[in-house]
Amino acid sequence: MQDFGDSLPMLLYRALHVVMPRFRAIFAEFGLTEPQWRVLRVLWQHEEIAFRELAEATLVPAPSLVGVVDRLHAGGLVERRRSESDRRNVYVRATSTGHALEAEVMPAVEAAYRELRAMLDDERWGGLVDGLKLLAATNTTSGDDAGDDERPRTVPRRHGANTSRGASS
Amino acid sequence: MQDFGDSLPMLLYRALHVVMPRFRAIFAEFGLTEPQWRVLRVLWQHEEIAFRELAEATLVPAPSLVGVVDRLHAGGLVERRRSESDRRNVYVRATSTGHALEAEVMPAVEAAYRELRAMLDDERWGGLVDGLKLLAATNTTSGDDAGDDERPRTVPRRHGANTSRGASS
DNA sequence: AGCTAATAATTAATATATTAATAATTAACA
DNA sequence: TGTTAATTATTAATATATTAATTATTAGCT
Repeated sequence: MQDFGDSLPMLLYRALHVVMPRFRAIFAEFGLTEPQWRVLRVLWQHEEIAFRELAEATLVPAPSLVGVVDRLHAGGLVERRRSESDRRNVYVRATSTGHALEAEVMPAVEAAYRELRAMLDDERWGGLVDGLKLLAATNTTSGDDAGDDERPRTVPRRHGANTSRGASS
Repeated sequence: MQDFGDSLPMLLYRALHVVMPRFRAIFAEFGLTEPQWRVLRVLWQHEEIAFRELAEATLVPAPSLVGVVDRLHAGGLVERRRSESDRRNVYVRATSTGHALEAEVMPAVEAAYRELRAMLDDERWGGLVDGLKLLAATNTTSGDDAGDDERPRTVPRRHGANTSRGASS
């Protein structure tokens, strides 16, 4: 078979590994981590959004999103609200401070994005985007939330509890 | 501009989000996490490899790799060795137990990979792979280890120290 | 109404990511 | 040769990912 480094997953990871640092540098200028940026980026377009949809739109897993929203709230950038009609649901929105950040961050991000876009000619870019969209669309079924027919799943033997690092043998 | 969800980074993240769970389920059957799998996958092809190269080949950042190797070592799957010629360098290799895992894990992984490959016709797949390789090759310069001419970098104001989660306002 | 199952957010526990700092070692060179 | 700079792995501190468990609430049914 082909080399491990040329497998599709590693190519995807490598692309992100190469592309994201320059964006993260921008986020960091404004004291934002990447997940925090993603949350704000979505809130800038949705007066208010359900916690669950926010997790889906940002691809930040719900348990992580709890902490991300916590820290954005501590920073005065977002607010929580529990639904009155169904008290299980939580809605999130940006504060005025949070919204104000858009005008500061977006210009630099859009400039970086244009640079990124310019690295590939129209045909390559189109082929790349098409392939990615197809992948995401093709098997959303079993990949997104695990349908219900999982694998046999043998008893997983744990490899490595923790602690101890002798120089070697 | 386009929708956030259709930006290249989000498309890359979404592709991984859709593709990886089925692989991780396989790794989990053998008590392996994804980074642990990546390390073993590389060690199966390199009798011995320098710590630094292992980090590059697996795309596991060095500080994380320390712990990953720790746990694999605790599980009896890999061994460390400090170079005699240059005692700064560490070499890692799989134990016999670690090597034995290859025959157990690879079949399932390769089957899953063939399924993945079958989701796109040759042309789409080729366009996708080409685009990804170009991306990775094009700006390895500034993305990989940050050349040396960074951005102005304003004073980053921290957004959210931590703790406290009042229901809302 | 009352019981049970389903849903939504959260907590818990562990592993990894990220950035900066540290310790040990080696290279460079005055 | 001795002092300083560069390299390499590691530690430290914080944030996020991942999976399972928990809590609160609502839906479904009898």
